[in-house]
Amino acid sequence: MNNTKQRTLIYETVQGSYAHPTADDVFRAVRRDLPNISLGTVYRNLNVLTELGKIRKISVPGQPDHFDRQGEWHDHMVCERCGKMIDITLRCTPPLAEQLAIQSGLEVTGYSLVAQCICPACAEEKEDQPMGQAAV
Amino acid sequence: MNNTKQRTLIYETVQGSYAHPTADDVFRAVRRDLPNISLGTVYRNLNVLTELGKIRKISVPGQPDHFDRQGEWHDHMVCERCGKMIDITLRCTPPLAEQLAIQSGLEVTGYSLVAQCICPACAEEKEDQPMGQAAV
DNA sequence: CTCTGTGCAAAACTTTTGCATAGCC
DNA sequence: GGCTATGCAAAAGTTTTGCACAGAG
Repeated sequence: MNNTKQRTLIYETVQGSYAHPTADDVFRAVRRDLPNISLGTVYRNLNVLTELGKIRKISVPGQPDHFDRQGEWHDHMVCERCGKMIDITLRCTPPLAEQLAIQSGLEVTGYSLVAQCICPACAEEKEDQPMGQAAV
Repeated sequence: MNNTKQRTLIYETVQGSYAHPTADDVFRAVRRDLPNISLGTVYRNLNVLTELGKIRKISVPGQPDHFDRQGEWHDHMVCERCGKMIDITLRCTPPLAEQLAIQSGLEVTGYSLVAQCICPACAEEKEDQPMGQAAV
């Protein structure tokens, strides 16, 4: 696998961020350093890096896929008002993957847990008046 | 809300199935009874029914959304080889939604848990030879 | 030098939407 | 009759892909 500056930069961008960027977010970010990079290259590399397990892809209903740094395992919560994504390190005993494997009797190779929530900012807003969507 | 035969049939199709159909699956199924129904109508009604909580929408990475009957709460596993979706009634104590709320300190309004697995059929196949994707 | 990756553009695919008409209540 | 839903078709949005060229090893 070749180490191109595009691939390196895309990886560093995702791995260095806690903002759960979409492919387009990554595209706009790396374009600051590599103005000629194409969106296709970003998608291709995000997929390669996901495949290699170097970053994670998170699917959220009704939104484009998000990408996330690899680090300690964690799950995600999404504010149903503003769409903001929040990390949560859910501690279960036994661990969720184990419970899934035991209770299903199948080989579990991974899982994705995305909870909907009301984030603190939106919860506060509600107390004033029923407003529309806040900006992401 | 009007009870059109389209909406009724779409609802019954999803509610009567354990196959987790996609919008297109539903479209092809209802078209047998209503040959002139349009895909747009199917999407509109699936969204309306989801909004009303009468059916569920399940997002799976890299696949179009699936729809599922409402019944006892359950989570889902997807075979990473053949894409087949399997119901699992995961019992956690305390319940997952509660754990999420407690550990995050946020108001949790729902969650989606989709685990990747190797389904029994694909697990067996593997023992013979490394094969390509099976048909869904 | 060879093989992989890139940029560009077109295309694929899923899902939404505008509009005139049809159907429900 | 008024209001909602439908069918059709176009469009929007995300993601993939074919191809010629550039870059990495």
